[in-house]
Amino acid sequence: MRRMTARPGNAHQARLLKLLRDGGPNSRAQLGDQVDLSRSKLAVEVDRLLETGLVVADGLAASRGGRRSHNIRLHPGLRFLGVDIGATSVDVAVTNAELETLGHINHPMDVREGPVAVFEQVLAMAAKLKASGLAEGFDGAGIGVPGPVRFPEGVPVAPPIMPGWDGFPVREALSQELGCPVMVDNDVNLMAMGEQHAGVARTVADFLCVKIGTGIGCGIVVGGEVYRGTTGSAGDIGHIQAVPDGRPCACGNRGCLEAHFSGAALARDATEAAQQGLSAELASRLETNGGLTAVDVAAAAAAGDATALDLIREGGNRTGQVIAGLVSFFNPGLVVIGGGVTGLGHTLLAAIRTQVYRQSLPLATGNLPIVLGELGPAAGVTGAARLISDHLFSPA
Amino acid sequence: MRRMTARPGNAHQARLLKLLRDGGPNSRAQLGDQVDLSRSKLAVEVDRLLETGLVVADGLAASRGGRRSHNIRLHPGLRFLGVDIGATSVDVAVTNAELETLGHINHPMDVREGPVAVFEQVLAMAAKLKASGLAEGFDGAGIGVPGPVRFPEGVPVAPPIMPGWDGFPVREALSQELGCPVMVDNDVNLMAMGEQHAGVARTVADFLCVKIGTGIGCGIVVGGEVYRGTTGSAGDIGHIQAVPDGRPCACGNRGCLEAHFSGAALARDATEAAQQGLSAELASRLETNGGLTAVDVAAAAAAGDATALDLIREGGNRTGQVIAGLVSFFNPGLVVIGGGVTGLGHTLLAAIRTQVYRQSLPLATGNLPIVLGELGPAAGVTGAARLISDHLFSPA
DNA sequence: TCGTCTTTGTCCTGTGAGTGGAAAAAGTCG
DNA sequence: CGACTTTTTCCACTCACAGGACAAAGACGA
Repeated sequence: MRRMTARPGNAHQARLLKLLRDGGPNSRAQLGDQVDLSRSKLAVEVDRLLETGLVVADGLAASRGGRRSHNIRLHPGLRFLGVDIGATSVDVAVTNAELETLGHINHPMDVREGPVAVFEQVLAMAAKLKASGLAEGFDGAGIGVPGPVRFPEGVPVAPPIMPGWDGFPVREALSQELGCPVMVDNDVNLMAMGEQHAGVARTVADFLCVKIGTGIGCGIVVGGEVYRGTTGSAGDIGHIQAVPDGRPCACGNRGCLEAHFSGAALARDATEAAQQGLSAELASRLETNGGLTAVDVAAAAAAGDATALDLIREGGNRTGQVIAGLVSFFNPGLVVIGGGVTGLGHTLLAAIRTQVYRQSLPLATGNLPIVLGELGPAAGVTGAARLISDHLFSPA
Repeated sequence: MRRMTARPGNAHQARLLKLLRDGGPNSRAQLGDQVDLSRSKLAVEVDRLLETGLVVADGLAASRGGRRSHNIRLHPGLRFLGVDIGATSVDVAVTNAELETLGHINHPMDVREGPVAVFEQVLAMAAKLKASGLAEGFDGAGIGVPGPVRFPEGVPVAPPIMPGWDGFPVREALSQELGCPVMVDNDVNLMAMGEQHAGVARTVADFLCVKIGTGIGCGIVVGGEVYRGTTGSAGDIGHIQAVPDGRPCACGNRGCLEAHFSGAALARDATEAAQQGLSAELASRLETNGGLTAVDVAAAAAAGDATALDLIREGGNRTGQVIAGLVSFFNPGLVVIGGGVTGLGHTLLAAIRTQVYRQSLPLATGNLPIVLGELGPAAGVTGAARLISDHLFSPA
């Protein structure tokens, strides 16, 4: 199929496209109930959308007691590519126009290998998805990288954990390779958008989304829109001081949250504990695998290992302290916890909740849910698809 | 004069009113340069505004090389009342429609005397301003209170330092008494709006405004709009933990920022130091006045007293640590420091800057000014006038 | 002082978007 | 099969708006 290049001609059309994206196939009458346009106006705009090819007829809907309505839907051939580049792995997924995931693959890879190697991998994965018949091409791609991004240009800026990417024109390069529009954002922001679109945050206007992976970051949503800050580094909470005169951190300071708790810190602490003979469970895993990761700690904790549980609780306390400060400051309606260490599950969540509810004032915590993300590894790629569809479904 | 009751009939008129407010008298031609409307449309909207009486003709402008233009301006008789209720004093000011302060009076008063007593005082001060010929009546009033506010209703909620105000219908009561529309907000938010309108933050979209008075609070501006949070308590940073296991705080926790540094904490620390004989300067002031306040500490510091300077530096360090965290999280384009203790001036500012620039990442601090507010005590009342004028100059 | 040029303000008409009623189309249900 | 519903199309009428023409008012040079 020929790729779609059309864009909505006005705000009404954009509105309709988003309704069809989020609500699936719909009749003109149902759309009319949601948009406050006259029937005639609505018909005109729908006709124009049909002309562009973005929208197609989709048979008859069930009767509601009278004449059956003709459904319309977004073109079933539309395909978005969602790419989530993590510190240690790459996720690529393909979705239809309704942002339903049709295929999703993951591949371990160190982001420090640099943009060229990573893009090769991403393109190979995209080709694999194409080859499996899920897509003939892509109408747009969203991509998340683990660091700050100058959003309008789609260029990483001064990313601490991926120094080789500084200033690399991610958006332009990928757009060239894929032959479609591309948008780039911080991976944490995409996770927030994913949970907002299809996860726990569907109905909340202002929320925080804390991602604990190799590092720690936080997506900030204000009034339903991602807030990125003046230079694109908003939500960079990994280097907030959690422990005065604490451990040295790669950033040059001491006591950063990330130095005390994150996937990397947890793996290091667990290895140390195992070597000191504090935990037989961890020691045996260390011997078997030749190294420990957050996953091992999660498994040990699940098996009831006291040392592993202590490590998680300790980290949860630190994280909870920082989040408590953010809750006081930002007064969100929801806090979502996600990222690679979600496997640590309720032990971690309980520790975080305890700290937040203890330290923040009742007015801010009174009706504040603190929950795990619903989407797991799909949050990032869903958010990426959402990002590019928001862009393409806006007036040019 | 009869009070104005009209409101703009559409967004264009609202836009024009705000241009006239912020830019002063203007000709139709100049307005046309700023609003992207056809001359005919502009003329129609201006005529309608003239009909409502909100806007009046204002003589001829100087020629720009051709026919001289007829200026128009907001009605010179329009008056807004700005009220800033602090913990220990009340500020009331009257402004014209361009938000220029025509008169400003301050009166010491403890907010804990309760809403009835405070309102009596406010009304007396408003009457005094009227009596001095500055206003015949008020077209709207903005009022700031030192605690969280449920903004849409204009009602304080669970304010820690003014328990008697919880749920008191401030907006409705004052609207009754004054016979004009009233809007209520947190005093810190109003300070932020004041600095945004007429102070250092005129050109910045995203910034923080930290107010250090009896307590500590922070106004948050996102995309030019004040962010209030889910329950109106956003920016309540006084109870963020600054010192693990630190001093007990009135809120029940330990180590809150406010317990370690604020006008109240500073006064207490200074008294203690004086009693322990650490500072002759402070001791003599204690004896003279029978008590010490932040103002005494400022004076002692200005006189070179080492103990006073240490207290300020110590407090600045604490505050700077917390702000550093907020800067990492929020990535603002500007941080404004204001409030009663601005008298502590550059000693305080230097300590805060040191902490922030040391602890936050370069990407966030690279181009981040941290400055004192420009408006001093006028910030609150200016922000209050701005609040109500924004409301009145929006379509009904 | 006069004529030309520039700027400002008003008037007027053509266009195009949008509303809402009416009728047609397509069902349901007794 | 007929009465009633719901959806969709069609159409005429209204209204806002753009943009050109023109009038008013002043600047400036000759």
